[in-house]
Amino acid sequence: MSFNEAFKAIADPTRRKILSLLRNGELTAGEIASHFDMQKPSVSHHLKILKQADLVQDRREGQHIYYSLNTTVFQDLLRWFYDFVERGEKHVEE
Amino acid sequence: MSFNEAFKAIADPTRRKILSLLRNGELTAGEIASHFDMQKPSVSHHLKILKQADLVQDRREGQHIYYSLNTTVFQDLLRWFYDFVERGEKHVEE
DNA sequence: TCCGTATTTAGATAATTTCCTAAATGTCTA
DNA sequence: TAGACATTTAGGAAATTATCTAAATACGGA
Repeated sequence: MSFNEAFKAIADPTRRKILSLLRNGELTAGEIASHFDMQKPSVSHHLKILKQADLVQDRREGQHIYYSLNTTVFQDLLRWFYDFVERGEKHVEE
Repeated sequence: MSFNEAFKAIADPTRRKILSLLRNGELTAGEIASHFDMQKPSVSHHLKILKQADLVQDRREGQHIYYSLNTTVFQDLLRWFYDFVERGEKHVEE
């Protein structure tokens, strides 16, 4: 179920850029928003979708909320693609 | 450019199921459609999106059109995920 | 050429998604 | 507690997407 949410989350270029930004370490919502020509509520919405898909985690520190990658779901997705490239046998869909 | 199209194509569960079906070898449009509770034009539409994203190829043989996987784009996508899991250094976004 | 089968294209509708502005919430400091 | 800052929630408009039915195209065989 969360598999589908993750694929949908990654389908959006803004959200993929957010994920890429987070590869260098955690960032606050405001820092993330500063990289986009978009209002903060819109970025916040994208962050919510990434969080629901378990692709990122958040933690509050004072007024700031820090976002960071949760790589465990990436591993599941990685395997999905791997099964296509490695023309192996048994493949289970979601 | 096609990178974004591929992610969008894969975001849909019907299309992911089509891709999974094709892992066992090429199938005609009709054979693919028979696996879904959906009219054939709808499946045809999904196939078109997969083709535009270069995830599948098609070839006509008489009245039938055979679809098969094109794994080269899968390799690009695989690398994208790999770069997240392997907490490496330089990462280039699209 | 006419018919049947396979598939796609066209056009419409309903659902979903993205983005905006305005308002609310949470936290710190004075 | 009041004010400022960081962030999210709410509500709505515009764009995109998924699906349907009907019609068109492509091919093979009589």
